Amino acid sequence: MKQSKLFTKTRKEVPTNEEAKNAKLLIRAGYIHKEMAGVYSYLPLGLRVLNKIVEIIRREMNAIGGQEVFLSALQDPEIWKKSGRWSDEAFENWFKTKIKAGGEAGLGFTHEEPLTNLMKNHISSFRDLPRYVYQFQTKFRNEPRARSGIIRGREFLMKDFYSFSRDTQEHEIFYEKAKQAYQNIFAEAGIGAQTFLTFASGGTFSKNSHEFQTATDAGEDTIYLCEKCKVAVNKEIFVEQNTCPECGVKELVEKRAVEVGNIFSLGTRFSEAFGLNYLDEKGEKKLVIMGSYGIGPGRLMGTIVEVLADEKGIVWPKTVAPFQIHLIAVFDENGKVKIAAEKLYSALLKNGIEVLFDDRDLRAGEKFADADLLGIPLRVVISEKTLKENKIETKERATSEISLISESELINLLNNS
RNA sequence: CGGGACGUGGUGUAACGGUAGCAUACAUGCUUUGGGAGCAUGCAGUCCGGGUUCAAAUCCCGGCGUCCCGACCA
Repeated sequence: MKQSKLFTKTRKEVPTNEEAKNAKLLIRAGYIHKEMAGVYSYLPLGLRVLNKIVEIIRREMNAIGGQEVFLSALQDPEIWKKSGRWSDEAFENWFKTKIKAGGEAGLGFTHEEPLTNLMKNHISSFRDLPRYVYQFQTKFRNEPRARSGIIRGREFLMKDFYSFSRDTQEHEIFYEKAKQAYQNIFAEAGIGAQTFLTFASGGTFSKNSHEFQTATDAGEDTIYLCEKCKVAVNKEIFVEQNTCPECGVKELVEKRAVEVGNIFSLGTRFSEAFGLNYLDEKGEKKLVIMGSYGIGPGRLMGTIVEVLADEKGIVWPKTVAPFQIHLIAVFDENGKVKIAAEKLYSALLKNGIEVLFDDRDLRAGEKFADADLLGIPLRVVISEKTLKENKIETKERATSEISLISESELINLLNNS
């Protein structure tokens, strides 16, 4: 992509209507646009990052047997009345709206109810189990207070995955697989080192659940971390569980953290409410055992910014970066650099490398500052200086490591990483 | 939902009740060209509705919106 054609612009000034670092940087860099408090649109660069994150999650969900669906965002109140969650007492943060022809609809804040109801049409025998279903869906939550930029919105993308198992044992085996898949996702997304499996209360559904908490001062949660086991306990259950659940040590370190994922055992909470039964091998009627597993890709994106950004701007891990390289041409007077840069750009594209080409007629300093702000992992500079040596300068965004290499070395480097 | 702060060009800011100014961005021209350059010219603004006043960005009332703390929550 040529930067001269990119419709978004960067800006020097920090937006005053944002406090959260993730929102400030993502807005300054042109990744997102704020529509209202807690409501953000994703612009070309931001969407590329979001899609990368979605792809990482999708791959892992497919690997554990997930079948992707896309349920509706508008929800039928009748379904929610069955589980008792339609009333504003049961769930305060509903967005509800009137249907002109009559009646009401809710904007889904989660999908246990509609999916359980739907699965009744498809599960009736032990042969139909287990089944795993997931989606990426916009969720709506009428938060009393939006904050933390894209980490807590009123409208946000969520990957929600639901497991339907024959019995508790089958469920637990899967639950462990899901846990591992989640660890893989956060590792791939570049925040594995600071993301910890966290024991938490199950909220309204179950006694226990696990969260994945990423340590950062921007976090809204407090966790107590066992630095040896890399396992934490959420403050909400710390009173009962104040030792490491793995090794039993007492010296847990208090940290602020963002909940980037959670997994719940739902038991029969929903299968019972909807009558989701099956007949086992002996012809006995049994309730399906369910679990639910969530990750907010947008929240994950915001968390990555919070954790990895420095004073100059965003620092993306390669796996989620909008482009792998940021090619910067420092133009000379006679136009040689421009020609060489165009050639290099085509060569990179031909090799399937994702490249943002800063072909704008700007001074070097401005381009470098933008490159730092945008946070693409590898900056590649071509200029009169590098042309003289028949080389290209590379600079890693994360480490500031600079090297002079040839075009073929660059292409090899990118193809092998 | 309780408490607090605030609302001026696209963005960031200034203006005692009395000419809405500066910076940046954008446009044009010239100079400049490895870390957000310089000069000139131009485009562009007081959240909405009432009220007080000869006169309101400024004071008063109401609304809407944004941020922060708390409660709540992926």
